[in-house]
This record gives sequence, structure tokens and C-alpha cells, in this order.
Amino acid sequence: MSTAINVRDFSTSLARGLRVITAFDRDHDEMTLSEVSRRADMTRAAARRYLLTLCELGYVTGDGKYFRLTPRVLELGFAFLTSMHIWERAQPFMERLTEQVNESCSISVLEDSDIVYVARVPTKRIMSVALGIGTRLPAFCTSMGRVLLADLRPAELEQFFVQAEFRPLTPYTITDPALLRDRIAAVRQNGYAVVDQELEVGLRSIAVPIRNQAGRVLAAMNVSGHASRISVEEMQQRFLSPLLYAAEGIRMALA
Amino acid sequence: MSTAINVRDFSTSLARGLRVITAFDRDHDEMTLSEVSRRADMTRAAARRYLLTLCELGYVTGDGKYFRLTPRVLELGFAFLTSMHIWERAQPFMERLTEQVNESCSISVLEDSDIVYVARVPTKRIMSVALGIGTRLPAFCTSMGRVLLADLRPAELEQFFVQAEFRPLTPYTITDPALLRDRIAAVRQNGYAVVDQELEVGLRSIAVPIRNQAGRVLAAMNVSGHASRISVEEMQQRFLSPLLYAAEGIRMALA
DNA sequence: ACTTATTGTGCGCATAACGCACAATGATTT
DNA sequence: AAATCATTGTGCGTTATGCGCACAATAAGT
Repeated sequence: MSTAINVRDFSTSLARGLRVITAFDRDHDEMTLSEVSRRADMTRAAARRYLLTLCELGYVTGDGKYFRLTPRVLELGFAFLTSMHIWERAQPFMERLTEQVNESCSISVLEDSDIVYVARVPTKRIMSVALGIGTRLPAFCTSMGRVLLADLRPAELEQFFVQAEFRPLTPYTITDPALLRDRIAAVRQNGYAVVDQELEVGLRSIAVPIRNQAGRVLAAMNVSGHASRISVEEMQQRFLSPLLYAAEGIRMALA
Repeated sequence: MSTAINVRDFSTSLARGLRVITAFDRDHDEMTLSEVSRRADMTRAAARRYLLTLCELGYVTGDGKYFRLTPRVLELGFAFLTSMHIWERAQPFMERLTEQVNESCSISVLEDSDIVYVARVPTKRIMSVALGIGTRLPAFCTSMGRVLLADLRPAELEQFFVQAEFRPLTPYTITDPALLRDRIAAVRQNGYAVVDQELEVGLRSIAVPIRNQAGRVLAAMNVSGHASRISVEEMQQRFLSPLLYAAEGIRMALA
């Protein structure tokens, strides 16, 4: 996030209104006025005005007691997704790769200390969309995350180590900062990353960078599979070349 | 949209701030301050304050000249998507149906005069997510739309005919209101809808309702295919039973 | 170097949005 | 049925938020 802006340039009403939208989630898909005011941390009267405003604009609907979001809020996020149309060009390369290796394939970008999925081609097993585009995962223990971290400038990488939390997600998760730095340095050296069951037991993945013409890393692309089906060695031997080949194709397609 | 609210309950700052977000789209994924102020229809100073506020909150980023949305705006839309988790339970039925009929399958709800996709299982040909959840299509010329319209109460249906525009999308699109009413009545009678190339030349689809325990229609589910591969008669003979069967399974799963 | 376009920003001003408090309504308990 | 409790609706006085202007600074184009 940028350095704090001049307080007179900050719109508290917009910020509070957005807090009302984000007060809704999976476990609070419908809420009363009082619930919204508690979760959004504002008075009932303020919450009421924002809810009525969002109703008027079509983003929220109410039945006299409960409020809920409408599909129209997707437009707010879609404004971002449609701006990500660049990755549509990656689609054919990812589909071909998925057919070749018979595993899922994803592309993500780095945001704060997370990766965010911007494209995905699953294997035949179909996933719901909520697990696709927009998904955030911690960068430190994902193969795509390590690829993206490896391309950060030294000051950026320092900032990452200052703000990220390295909570173990499995018994295999590397959380020691010194060891993480070593892994990231190795990725910088090797040009790819393999992560073995650090995010989720049973999940292995290998990732490579997608670069622009100037050589700077735009995104990372991975292929992932189940530990029961593929070893780390097999993953490197079978997947690295097709991944690099697909990344090169994408690089040229984006030019 | 609800009747207009008391002007003192309406937050113009929130409304304007949201206009800034929706000023971004596929063709305007990055914009200067002046472009944003033109597209959001506000002064440069106002646009600037909202952009700085959105930067501070992490929804927008800027490089000193161009502003662009960040993946964080997906959270605004995801607040809705995660509230749609109910349809995750439909997923297994849809997957089975897709395997059975070898065509794409979707579920949608009605909003204003459009349908909005809330679940989708494509065939082996993978689609990018932007064409999935959240997609809006006109209700009047889609099979799912006609199913949903058929369940509207008379006053609601009248409201629909008042506000919707029936623009022809193909030479086959039915736009005559009287004929549309007949089709909707037939759907009410038959319990399903077939639409043949009215939305898109070459596209045929058949849809059935998904009802709750009280019998009210919650959503519609369809299977669609290409006119070159399947006739209308075949669609009815081969797809109607599996569709009804899957809808019944979903109804019981949602109970 | 000059011109044009765009951006940054301080500031006076008007009103948008604030929270309070009380009435109304609905749900729960006795 | 009555009492109690919780929640919601809303008018209103107050003030701080957000407004647009205008001018300086910067960038781009000729």
C-alpha cells in the first residue's frame, strides 16, 4: 500500500461504504441492519444509510429484515477481471500444457504477500469458480509465489520479509526466514521452483516465470499434481520442459 | 430497483466512488486521472480524491501517470460469490449431467431483465472464467431466462415486459411481446424451455427449473449444445430426463 | 523555446453525512 | 394477554467532509 495520503484527499464515506460490502461473506450472506453495523464497525444509522444507498444502486437487496448482496457487485470485481484480458492469450498454451501433462495449470501475480490467480485450466476434474480466478494463497509456500519472490528487487524482498507471516500450513512448510531466502535464491539460480506439500499435504507443484520482452517477470505459471501420482523428480523431468515451452509461447503471444 | 429513497439517506460519495471503480473496463484497464474523471462524469479533483482513497485501501494502484485496478476489487464481488455457496452442492449433479450428455451445463438466477450465471460446468473445452459465473444474458431469449420468467407472478411478469428491451440478436430471435408471452405460457405448461439459436446462431439449449421445497423456482439449469451436433428433437428426447433428474437431485440436496 | 495539455493541491464554502434520541415495531418471555 | 427486550425507522441539529475553483508545476508536443 502507498504511503499515507493527505487526510483531506481521503474519502471516509467511500471507505466506510466499501466496508459495508465486505462485511458480507460466506458465513454472513444475509444480515440484519444491526449485524451489518457491528461487522462494519459503524453506527446503525450510518450502516443504514450505506445499505439504502447500495440498494438504490442495485448492489444490495433487502426483504424488510435481511440484507444481501446482489450479482451486480460482481461488476465491481469484473472491472478488474476484464482488465486482465491479457491472460486470455495464455489460454491456448495452458490448455495444451494441461492436455500434455494431465495436471492442472495456473497463472498468478504477486500482491502484497500473496499470489492471486489470474488464469487457470484445471484437469478434467472441474472446480467451482470460487476456487479459481481471484484466489489468494500465501506466496512464501507456493511454487508460483517463490518464482515471483525471486524476481523482486532486494528492497522489495526485504519489505516482503518484514510484512509476511510464515505460518506453517503442513508439517512440511518451511517457515525459517533464512531457509526461505536460500530457497528463493535457488529459484533465482535455477529458473524454476518446486514446492512439495508445504501448502497442502499431498500437493506438489512446479512453477516457472512468465517474462515480458524486457525480461521482467509478469507472472508465474505452474502445474500441480498429487504426491501419490507423481514424485518431485518426475515432476522436474516431465513437467519443466513443457512449462518453459508454454511460458515462452505466452511471452511471444503477449508481445 | 427499489422506490427512490429519502435523499438524506443516500450517500453521494459512496455512489460516486463506485462510479470510479466501474469506469475501468476491458478497453480501459489503465487510465490517467483526466480519463477517469471523464468516464466517471466528475471533476478531476473529485476523481483524484476517490482514486487516492482507493489506492490507500488497496483497490487501485498507480504508477504516477496511469491508474489501474488491483485484484483486491475481486473481494467486493467475491462477497457475493461466497454468498452463493449454496450452488456448490449442485456441482456433483451438474458434473454427472455433463458427463452423461457431453454438453455444457449452467445454473442461473434472474436479475432485472437478465439471467446471471451462478454455476457452470463446461464440457471438455475449457472456457475462461470471465465467461462463467456472473455472466449476464438477456432473459427473454435464453432457455433459462424463459424458465425463470415462467415462474414470475403476473405483476412481476408485467413489470418485466415494461422494462425489458427485446432486441433481436439473431434472425431467429423472437421479439414480438405477444409471441413471447405465448412461449412463456408454454414453458409454464410443459415445465421446460427450449431455445433454438435466438441468443446466438448455432446455439441450442434446453432448461428446467430448480425448485425449493415450497415449489418456488430458485434458479434454472440448462444444457446447451451446437446446432450442428444436435437437433431440437434430440435435445428434448436425450436431455430432458437427465436434466429433470439432476434438478430433482439438486432440490433434495438443497433441502 | 514556446505552446498546449495534464496534474497537484490549497482553500473557502456549502452541504452531506454524522450520531443521538425517541417512537414504532417485532420477538420473546412471563 | 401483558410485559419486556431487541431491533428498526427516522427527524434533526451539528460539524466535518467533500466540493470545485484557480493557480502553480510538470510533461508532452511542435
